[in-house]
Amino acid sequence: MATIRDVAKLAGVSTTTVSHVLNKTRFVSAEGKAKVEDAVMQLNYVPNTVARSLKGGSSRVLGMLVTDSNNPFYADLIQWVDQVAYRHGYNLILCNTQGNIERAKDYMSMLSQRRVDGMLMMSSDARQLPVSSYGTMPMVMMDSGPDRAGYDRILDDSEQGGYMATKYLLQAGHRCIGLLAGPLEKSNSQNRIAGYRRAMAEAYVEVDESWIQSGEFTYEGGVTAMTELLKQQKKVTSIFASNDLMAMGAIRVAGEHGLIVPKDLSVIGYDDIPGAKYFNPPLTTMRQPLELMAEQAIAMLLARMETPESEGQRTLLTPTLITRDSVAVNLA
Amino acid sequence: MATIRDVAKLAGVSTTTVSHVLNKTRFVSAEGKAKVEDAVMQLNYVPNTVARSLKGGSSRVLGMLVTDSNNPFYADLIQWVDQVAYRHGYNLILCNTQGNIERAKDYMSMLSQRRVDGMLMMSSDARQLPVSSYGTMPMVMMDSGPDRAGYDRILDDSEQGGYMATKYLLQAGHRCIGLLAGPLEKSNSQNRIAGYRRAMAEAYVEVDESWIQSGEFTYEGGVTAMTELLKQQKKVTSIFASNDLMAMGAIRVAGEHGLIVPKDLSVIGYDDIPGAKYFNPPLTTMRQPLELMAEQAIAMLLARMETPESEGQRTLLTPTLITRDSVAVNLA
DNA sequence: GGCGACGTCGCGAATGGTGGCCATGCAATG
DNA sequence: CATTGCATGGCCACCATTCGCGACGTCGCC
Repeated sequence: MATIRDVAKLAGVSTTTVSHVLNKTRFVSAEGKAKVEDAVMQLNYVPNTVARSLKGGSSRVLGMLVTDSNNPFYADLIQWVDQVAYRHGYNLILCNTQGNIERAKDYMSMLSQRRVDGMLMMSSDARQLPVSSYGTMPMVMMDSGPDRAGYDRILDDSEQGGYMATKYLLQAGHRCIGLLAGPLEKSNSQNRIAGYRRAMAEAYVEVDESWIQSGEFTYEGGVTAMTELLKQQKKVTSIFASNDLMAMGAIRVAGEHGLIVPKDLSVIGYDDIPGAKYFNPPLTTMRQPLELMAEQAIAMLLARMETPESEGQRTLLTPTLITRDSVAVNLA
Repeated sequence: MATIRDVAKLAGVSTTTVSHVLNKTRFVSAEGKAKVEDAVMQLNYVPNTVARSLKGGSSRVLGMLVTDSNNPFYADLIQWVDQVAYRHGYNLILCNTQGNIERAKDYMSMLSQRRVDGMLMMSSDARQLPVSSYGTMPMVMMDSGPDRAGYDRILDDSEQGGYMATKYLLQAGHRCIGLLAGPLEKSNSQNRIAGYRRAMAEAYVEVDESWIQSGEFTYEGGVTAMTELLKQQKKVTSIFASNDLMAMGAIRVAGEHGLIVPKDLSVIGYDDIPGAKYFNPPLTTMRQPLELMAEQAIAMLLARMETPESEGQRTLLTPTLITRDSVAVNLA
């Protein structure tokens, strides 16, 4: 592959001049510029970013740690992050931890060896990482764990989301509302439960504890939690599922029990994954503002790269209600 | 950040020795090794891959061009590719073209400037790229276009898949089988149609041309094609949709016309995207062997990196039938 | 005619590592 | 004791680029 030296030789100038015309970083006579440009064309010269990074200290690459890029929620988020990063001239290295801590550590180490300019952590595994040992690497956490000093965080206002979802069900006339919660140790699960309780309390509806069942944030988790819920004596006319995948699992189980959604059972999900509107029935859900999230995450990261010592920021994003066909409205 | 020189100084050896103990690339006395390792710990030294790449000429990064990483089929594939690349010690740079040629070009140029070791093209936009102008960059195409000299390709045997799907419907007792085809200019659409025709011919069933409707490979495409199909006089008892998203769109439209799947209408999809088994009803579909695809794609790429001048390979992968609940079997 | 200003551009060091080649010192062997 | 061999490890050039410093030539002005 041609180097800047080859170009310089062919153009009859110094590498300095070539560098300057390529980067428009100081004045070069029209004649000199033309010679350089000709040589670049002839040799099919492509500047070498790795040399540039070595010299300049910045790679213009961001690392992205995610538990599973195949999860539709993350897939959607990733795509937005890529989009925003591209606008800022950054490339993204994708790292799927698959929930495996060793793998997460491995990736972290690869990324710091590559001298990525910053990292986006969209993985709850990130919690268990000795993050501090990666020095001052700029990071923003997009997960659900507790705050941690020195890093920026961006997350969904789950308490508010849980409140809004539950309130919508209440307004639709429901009183017996089941909650399919995520794993209880995750703080977004906890927050969604808290929001649910706040809405119920506000409407003076007493919560039967058997209405709250938890499961993984997956389709299968929805199946288990829903199966458990259906075993309880106190029946329920509607369900708030802590994410769309769980909602889908729950609807499946309901169907197997002869319950038609929304006729016999109303269901509201959370996230608004792309499949939600294609589902049968199209899912009413709380949409997380992914584009905004991506935007803010990158903005925070870039800001931190500028001033690494600044204090950890924390941004909360409010979800919005998307009404489709999985909730029956009985205004009576 | 500490450099190899800092480590050498602290350990009281030369940078050469440090390099060799880190890379285990020549014998170093136990004592020397210990001193180096101590120094590495103390300084929290992390080797700089960019310097290494510059010297060594290989970055151990692969570029991945994809139309939309958010498409569940691609999302799944990407996750496998990442997995396999990781096993081989490579990182992946994700590039979403969003169907925009300018963007694709931009990404290609960024990737070649970064001196990635190879590229995976999972995007039909790649077709329109002046691929030859990127010199001898090792690439493998995972798309649906026609063959092109000098590059390896890996793809699904769509003709066979179309044949198998149609044959399954025929065996289930259906005779009037609609085909929701993808965009007609794409060769995998063409091949799936060809497979459909072959199966129909083999069963001596005459194909009514109005049964074949095409649309984009998306949910919306399924909606349009299905809407068109339902307008035809010659009715259909089952449908082969050229991908799962289209199948979902079709099922939605059918539902709006009061048709219950699979009671009134049987539907078979293609791809087996992760959402297919969660769908309502769970989708019978042709599964593409994504893990194998990822495996082979990386293998081909690595092989081509070894011997860039070798002839373009072409690998065809056969899908398998996954039976779930969207096809009614009336063996009569 | 001398001097400063200005326009243009080259030299060489530096970025962090790797690897070929060679140096040093000690033990064994004749 | 001289020579050889082996174990260990240092020197320095090189990878592709950027950038501070300074050089060179021309022009104008006093």
